[in-house]
Amino acid sequence: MENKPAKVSRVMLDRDAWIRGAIAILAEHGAERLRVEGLAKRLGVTKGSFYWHFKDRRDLQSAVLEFWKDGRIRDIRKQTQAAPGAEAEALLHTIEVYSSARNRKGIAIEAAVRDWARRDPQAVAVVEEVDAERLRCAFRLFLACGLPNEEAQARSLLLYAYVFGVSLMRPGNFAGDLASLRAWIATHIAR
Amino acid sequence: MENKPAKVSRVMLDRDAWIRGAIAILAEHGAERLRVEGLAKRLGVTKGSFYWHFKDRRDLQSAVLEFWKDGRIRDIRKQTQAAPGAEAEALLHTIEVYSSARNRKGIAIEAAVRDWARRDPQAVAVVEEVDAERLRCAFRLFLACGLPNEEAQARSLLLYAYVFGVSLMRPGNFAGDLASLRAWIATHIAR
DNA sequence: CACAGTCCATACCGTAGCGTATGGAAAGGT
DNA sequence: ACCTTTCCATACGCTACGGTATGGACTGTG
Repeated sequence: MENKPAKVSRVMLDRDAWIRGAIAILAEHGAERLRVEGLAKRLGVTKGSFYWHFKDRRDLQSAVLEFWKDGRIRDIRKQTQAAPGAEAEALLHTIEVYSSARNRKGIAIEAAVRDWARRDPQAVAVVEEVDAERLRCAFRLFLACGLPNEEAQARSLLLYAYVFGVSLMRPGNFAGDLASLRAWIATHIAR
Repeated sequence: MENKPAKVSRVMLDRDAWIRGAIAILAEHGAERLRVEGLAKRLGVTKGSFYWHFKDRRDLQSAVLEFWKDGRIRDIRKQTQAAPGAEAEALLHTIEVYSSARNRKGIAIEAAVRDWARRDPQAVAVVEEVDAERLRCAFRLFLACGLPNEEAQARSLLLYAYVFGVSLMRPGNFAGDLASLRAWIATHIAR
């Protein structure tokens, strides 16, 4: 009687579903091609639905940027939390997680947002907040390892810039054993 | 009599002028907004001129990519040439030149091309060629400094990824003295 | 002067995309 | 039963853009 048989009859999209679809387009095609009609077609509806949930295209873009920012800040805090005495391992773990290519979609989104920031002031602000938080997290770990203030700052900047750079470039067939190279670099940055 | 009063009357655009204008748009707005009508308006003509010099939009894009590739390869070879015995200085010089923010337009173009490569196979090929050449140049310098093969590879990858990463991120107000941080990092990478 | 080649303007077609206006179907409350 | 709210479809106008067709102005050459 009281069985509510999965009212999937209607699509019932909400704001979050639109944002998730927008993130997917962002990863695959970049911010420039995040368009309401294409997104609607991807979700199986028309833009009549879109303009119910969002004021305009800009409204969606802002929501996407905030969504991404919150996720990145949560993620870096989770990845860099370490038990007292295990900060060095946490550093290596962080380098491994963020420079590994297993995170392909996340890297694509990252690149898209960063490119987006070259033309959009709000994206600039979001990217700067994320960068600052990541630098702070790495900095805290280095400090906990006993490094002096300035070296901790330098190493966290090196760490972040390296991880960020290697994720965006294409190592191609530069070296035979890329994994051992990365391991060498990771220990060289962390210690 | 024979005075030819500066025949600036007609514009006389050639392929190179179009390419230079296209590079400027690339730096300011990205590859997605490299459009023939906008470029024509920027150059003070209409697209009737464009389709005289180029077959189509793709023709311009290819020309821009080749132009950028040649310039980047010439530049990295010039910046990394070193007299025997001065290879260590050359490494620091390279890091300084490429990570300094004085090269703003070049960095913007770099970012635009790299984002372009996420959607265009030809751009992928060009970026990979440039990356490979830059890695080779750094690798040669490290070898000349007497490092063993594997460490030379690791350090060149670290150098390139760092320089590339720091040029794309926004250090913002992370540290008080960013210059000294960069100096610390440079010596740490090079030696 | 006639002619051909060079470089560009104008006009046009087709498509993609943003935003709006309006109607309509489903669901729940009264 | 009726009405309101929620969510979406359809149709429309507008602009931007790619590409083509065509003509026209200017230049050098015979």
